[in-house]
Amino acid sequence: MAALLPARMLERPADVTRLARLFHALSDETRLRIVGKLLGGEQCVCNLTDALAAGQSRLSFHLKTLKDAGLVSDRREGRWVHYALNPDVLQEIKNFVGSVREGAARCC
Amino acid sequence: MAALLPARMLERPADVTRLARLFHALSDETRLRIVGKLLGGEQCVCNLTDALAAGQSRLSFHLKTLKDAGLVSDRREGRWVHYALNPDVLQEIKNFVGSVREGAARCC
DNA sequence: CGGATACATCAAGAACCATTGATGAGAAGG
DNA sequence: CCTTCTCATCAATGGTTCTTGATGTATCCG
Repeated sequence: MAALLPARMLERPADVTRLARLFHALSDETRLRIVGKLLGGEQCVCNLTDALAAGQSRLSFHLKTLKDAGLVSDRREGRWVHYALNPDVLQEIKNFVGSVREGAARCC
Repeated sequence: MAALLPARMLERPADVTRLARLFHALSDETRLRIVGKLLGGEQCVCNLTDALAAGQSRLSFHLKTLKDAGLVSDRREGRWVHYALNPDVLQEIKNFVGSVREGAARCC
């Protein structure tokens, strides 16, 4: 018996809200580029400002958006704060999109 | 577009733009609920207005957003226009998220 | 024809989001 | 202490997006 398919989430208001927030976090070019940089391992904000040529408060804003969505976590070390990707939430998104795709392939 | 490693897309401006647009299309609750309804097979707008209790012009707006992003396709049949999910683009998103997740699991 | 139906498009306003520069908070080091 | 460094937060602004009601367009049917 099929477990609860992630696509079922689309019938539950709280899950729809959460999904919308996750996708929103990924819907901005600056944030996607941050994600790209974090694939090289955890980074402090200063690394990212250099690599992305973006102002510090701007990066802080986007990192907060990613963190609030659960896509990244932060870790303080002395003066520096390191950000890293959260694989669990990425897996969750992948599962969701995958199950929607399967549903779509079945019905369309 | 199909890169060897989808995560590589985050290094190419055109791909970042495209991904941002795809995720944006999925970042709205109304649109996610539309996607949920389309899992039941292709639907005309009138079905969706009933099912989602949303105004017609509002649905039209969101369907256009989904269509512009390539997530759905439309098919005219007499007076009706039927919308359906596009599995290919969903697969593409799944691949991308999956490869980011793998990268994250490897590095974090 | 002419009316009705299904949908798209438009225009105006509300709500939301991103950017910028300034200020604040906490840690490290002299 | 005092300063500097890293980062977060705030306030103001401009830009984008969503919603709503009105109008436009194509199709069907009598």
